[in-house]
Amino acid sequence: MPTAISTRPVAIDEVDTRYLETLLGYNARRVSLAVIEVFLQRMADYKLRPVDFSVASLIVHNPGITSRQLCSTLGLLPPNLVGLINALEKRGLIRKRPHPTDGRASGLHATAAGISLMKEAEVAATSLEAEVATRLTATERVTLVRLLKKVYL
Amino acid sequence: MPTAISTRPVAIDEVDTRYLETLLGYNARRVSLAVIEVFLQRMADYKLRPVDFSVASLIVHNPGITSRQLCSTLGLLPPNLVGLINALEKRGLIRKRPHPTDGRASGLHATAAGISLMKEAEVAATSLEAEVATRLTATERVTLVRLLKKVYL
DNA sequence: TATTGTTATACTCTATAACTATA
DNA sequence: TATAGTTATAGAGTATAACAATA
Repeated sequence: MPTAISTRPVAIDEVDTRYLETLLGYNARRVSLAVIEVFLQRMADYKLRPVDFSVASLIVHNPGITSRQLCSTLGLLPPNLVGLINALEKRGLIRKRPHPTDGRASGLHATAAGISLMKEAEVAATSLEAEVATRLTATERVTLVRLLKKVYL
Repeated sequence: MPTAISTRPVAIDEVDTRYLETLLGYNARRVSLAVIEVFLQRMADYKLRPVDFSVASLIVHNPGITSRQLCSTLGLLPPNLVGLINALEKRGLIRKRPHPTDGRASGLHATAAGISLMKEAEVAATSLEAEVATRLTATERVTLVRLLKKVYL
């Protein structure tokens, strides 16, 4: 028999989050925020926020990539990328060059300084992630990333 | 031997995302956004955005919970919860009642209408998640949620 | 003195409309 | 006619400071 519903108002001492914790979206968001929190701290040295980092990393690994390709890859909107790209260029981390076949577009290239910075930043990012996921074994971490990719890729 | 670096500018036909895809934060964020996208569509019927849903669900499952407890549980800031709570109250989904022991706080309670709506909304949320994670087996989904919780809990 | 809830406000992030130059 | 990039702007989300009421 279920317990009778209390008629007297009662203070909650421990919050029951069991339903929310069954949800993939809830848990994915919590992990995302947990990583971002540490990311912002550690990557402040490089003056790179998560999106800056993703964009710069893609430029390093894809010399000549266009803004349009960055947008569709990362799910960004073109107007929101303009300032970001210009800021990276102003810092001397990337350079716009004429696109070889499309006169409307620019090919984005990392400078030597950009490549150097991102080499360090990527090591730092990978390292801080290991720190955040410290409760997971190496195998569990690989499994987690594999399953996450399987959801959206 | 590695291939020599091309001196001629070349257009990128397929974007290499392999580095980013090794990152837990990147993948968690992508999954989070993928779920939110479908969530916003499906839950528009209930006029519940992700945070509204989380708050209302916690109130249903924790009658008498305070704003302060909602904030610390969900990682929200008190000022940002005020309007949200008032909107739910205005819609007749929740009610503020005096807190039994703390005169500063209010105990939040779902109304019959709120309980009814959230019963449907939770079914819809669970259902849409299964849809988003359709590429995962039931076992994989359980594993994914377990590993995500292990990261931040 | 510390905490709950609130107001006002600022900052960041994301989204929409419209324009230009080129395809 | 469609697309890449841009500008301007609007909206949503998140953050800080300061206050009244109560602990």
